[in-house]
Amino acid sequence: MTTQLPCDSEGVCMVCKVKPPEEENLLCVTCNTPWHAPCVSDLPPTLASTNQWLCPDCSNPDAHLSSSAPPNTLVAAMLAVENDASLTPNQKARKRQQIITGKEPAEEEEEEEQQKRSVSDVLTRSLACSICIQLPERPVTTPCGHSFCLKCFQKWIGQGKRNCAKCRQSIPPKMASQPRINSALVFAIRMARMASNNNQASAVSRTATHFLHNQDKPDQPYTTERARRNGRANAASGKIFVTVPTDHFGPITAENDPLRNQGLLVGESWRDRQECRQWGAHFVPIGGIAGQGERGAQSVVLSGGYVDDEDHGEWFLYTGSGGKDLSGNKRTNKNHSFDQKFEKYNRALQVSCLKGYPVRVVRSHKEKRSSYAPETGVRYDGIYRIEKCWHIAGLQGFKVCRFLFVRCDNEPAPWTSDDHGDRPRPLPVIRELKKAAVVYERTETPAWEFDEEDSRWKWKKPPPPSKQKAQNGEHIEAARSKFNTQSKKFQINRIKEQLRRGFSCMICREVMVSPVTTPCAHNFCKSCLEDEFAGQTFVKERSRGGRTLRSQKNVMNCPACPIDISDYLQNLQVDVDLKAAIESLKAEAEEIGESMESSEDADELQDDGDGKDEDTDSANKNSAEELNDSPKGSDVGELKDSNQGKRNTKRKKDDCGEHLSEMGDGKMAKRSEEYKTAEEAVDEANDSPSSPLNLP
DNA sequence: TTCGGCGTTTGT
DNA sequence: ACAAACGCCGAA
Repeated sequence: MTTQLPCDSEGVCMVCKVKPPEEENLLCVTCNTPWHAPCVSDLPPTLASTNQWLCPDCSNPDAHLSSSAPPNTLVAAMLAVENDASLTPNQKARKRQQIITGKEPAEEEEEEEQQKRSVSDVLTRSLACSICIQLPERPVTTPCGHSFCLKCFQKWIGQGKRNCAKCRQSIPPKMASQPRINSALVFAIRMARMASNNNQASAVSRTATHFLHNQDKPDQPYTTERARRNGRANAASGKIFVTVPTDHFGPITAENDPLRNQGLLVGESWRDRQECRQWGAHFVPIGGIAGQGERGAQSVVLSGGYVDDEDHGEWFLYTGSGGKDLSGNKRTNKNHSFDQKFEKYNRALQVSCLKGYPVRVVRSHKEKRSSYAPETGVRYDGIYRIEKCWHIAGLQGFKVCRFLFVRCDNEPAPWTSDDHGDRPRPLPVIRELKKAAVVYERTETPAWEFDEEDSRWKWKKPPPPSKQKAQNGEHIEAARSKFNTQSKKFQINRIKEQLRRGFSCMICREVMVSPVTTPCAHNFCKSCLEDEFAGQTFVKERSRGGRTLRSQKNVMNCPACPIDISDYLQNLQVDVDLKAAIESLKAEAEEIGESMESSEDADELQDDGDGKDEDTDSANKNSAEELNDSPKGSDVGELKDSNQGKRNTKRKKDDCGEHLSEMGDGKMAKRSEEYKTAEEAVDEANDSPSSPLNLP
């Protein structure tokens, strides 16, 4: 079958690349998209039937079937693979990869292949962008639960369409103007990658130089009374978990991650800047640039603080720091009031540009204008290089330092479903460069560069040595051995834990016991959903002047989106597949919990017997609980649920015991109230500190 | 939504 | 020692 594509927004046929005359265009009766007739294989049989013609996209029965399939199919399929005891780890890895890419590996037995194809078909069918019929590239998801490629979506909007290309429901203006990539869909990709990393992560380098930071600090970043009272505002930062110096350039690799032996992975996200700092992505607590004047800059954060920033994902324009009045005790300010100069942090970025150093990039949810920013928290997006920098008048009239960042990481970005990282790419054309007074470009060969032979980005020149000095060996060994005992449990539970995060009720935020899936593809506990509409009747009796009129249907909107689900509510069915998946996951977690208790007690006792790190141990326990708490709004999306708010506030005010009040966190407190059942097994087995696992 | 106010780290 | 830093919270 030949490729079937419509005309693009300029009216150019995407198959033959010419702009056909009006009379050669066929208009789809459903989506009104023009198609070039000579390039369409299913032409209408008669001239008269052309005005009822359905384009290949709209007539594709699969595409229609899929509109009711829940997006969690992907996660469920991954889970099925994980739990299939008949598969070897290798087979599992291949299946996972296949689920994600939708591709067939070449050498496979026929039977197996068929099985796989069906899995991939289901996925493609349920998740395909209905504009291009591919698994969505940089997926954005409408409130009606349908996903499209960012580009396809923007094109659609550009054509003036304001309804969903799949189900025709209207698209809210906010979504139309500022679509944001749905990283939940990319979640499974990261998961699979981490799973395969996990298998290989057994070898730990013992020779790398280690830096330990703040080992006396708690895992949770609270110290003062005020910090506790006010949540995490003004909190001291917690312990640093990676063993790189704070002036470390480039990626953070497995040997500097003794807790997990995996290094800092693209796509990891954290609730805030403090946690992000603990895992080494960006060491400064407030500032957007981490760097030292003449030495260079190691990392930056895009968090929307500078209006001139412009994000295109693989490349972006970054504005230097300064130029704003921070007098008084302000930390930030929206308005520029003087010119920026290439000094301090801006100079550091300039040095990184000229030397071609790798710069770690973190995106924050606070960047509202970018489609590439995460919905919540902050996320590590990988290595970029600064290709050019210049001085130019900014939007607010004052001169700003501008930096062109281009991605050059060996891992794909969190918004793509590519299975490879970046290749060297041509520089984007920047119009404002013409107006720039001075442009700085690298003249020497870059320190971080693509190696053609190896097909990888590498250090071509040695990275600048750290100015900090490493700690003495004894300390390191002690800390490392403790890390390693934790790391086993941590690693075994990691994947299960991530999977678990995909199965939380959007109302109570706990793992669902009797899950139901609405037609709009949102998941809830059966009881939560029932409670939500308790006391409401499906029909309204209307009466006027004592006469009973025809009854009217009551609209009942899904708690997660503005879709009327009243019909669905009348016959609420537990999603048995989902329930089975959750139960098998819980059973597995329990199993691991038991095996941990019997086999690794020795390590545990030794640590506890130490006495002096009692503090850290209790902190560990707390954070392990947090790890198993409901997802931090990351994968199920925030729900404007008043119950949630009430519950938190209420608990905060309560006397919730010394252990919990120490946490000073409503979410934590809530947990004590109603968190029970099989997840306990995970809790007990997993005593690693607050982890960065809340992947999108 | 905006705004005041602060405990901390880091570079200089 | 000092000042700046793309934070964070809760009150208005």
